[in-house]
Amino acid sequence: MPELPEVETMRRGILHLVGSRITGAEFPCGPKRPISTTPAPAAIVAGIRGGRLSAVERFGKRLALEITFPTRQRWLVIEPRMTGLMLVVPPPTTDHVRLVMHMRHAREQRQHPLVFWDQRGLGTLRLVDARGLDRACGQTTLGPDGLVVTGDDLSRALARSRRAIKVALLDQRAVAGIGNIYAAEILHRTGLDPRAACHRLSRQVWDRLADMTRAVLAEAVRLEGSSIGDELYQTPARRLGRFQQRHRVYGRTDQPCPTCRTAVRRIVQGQRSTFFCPQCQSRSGRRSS
DNA sequence: CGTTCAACCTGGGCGC
DNA sequence: TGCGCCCAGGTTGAAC
Repeated sequence: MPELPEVETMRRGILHLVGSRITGAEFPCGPKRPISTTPAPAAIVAGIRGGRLSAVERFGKRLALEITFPTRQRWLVIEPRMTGLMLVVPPPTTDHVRLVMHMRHAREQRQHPLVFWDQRGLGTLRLVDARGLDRACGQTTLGPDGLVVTGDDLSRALARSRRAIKVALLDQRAVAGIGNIYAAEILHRTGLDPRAACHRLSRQVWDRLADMTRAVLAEAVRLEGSSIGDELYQTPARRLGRFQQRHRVYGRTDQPCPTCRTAVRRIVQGQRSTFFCPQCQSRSGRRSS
């Protein structure tokens, strides 16, 4: 579920908790249905209790909570994967509440839970120090952020690749934050065939692609992400995203392309669905002609 | 370098 | 009603 816009929305939706003390934490699902954590849940609870939430950062599709102690600091890196959500209001179900952090705000002395809820449980939690943060979220793992990526960045990372552009855009080492929804929407707005081979794309096309990547992701952040299908994705306050109203091809197999009315096609690339308009997206992005 | 497949999980929708 | 199958926003590691 969460791609860059959804994770950025989570970040913004919990920013007001910066300054709060973490007075306690629990893993309510227990060992019966564990999510992947490093270290084990008990060590995470011990490692964050008593600390102060001092920053909330986003690295691609990952959220990192900086937790400060008098003599050191740690980072709790949260990867929501398919169905993970950060919530500051009661969750959709009491099932699937993976982590509860009890926050006490500096001013209002009110206890306030911060919840990581994850239906499928594919999400991961890691508690690391500064070096661990670099390993988990540094440049070796993640390329430039999708909100600021340039044509230079994309061209440098991908112009020699023989992969299809759709598959390459999902490579987090090339550009961080694009997932299946936004790859489809970016390519439609660029007019590019998702099957076009990277090494055949012109420099102009890389520039257009980077421009469209920044524009689409920024607009999706503004609209608080995409809540599709069962509307599982919600903001920390449990509002629905609104970018799905702007989707042109994602999840719209056989429906008319909003630009040209041609039926949207679904194909499979790299074991994942690709949605595109065969009419609007016929450009192979050739260097010449 | 690439691709392909399986795995990690829950749950909704569909055809029979 | 139930069963089996396919699908879903992501990532990783193994095999070739």
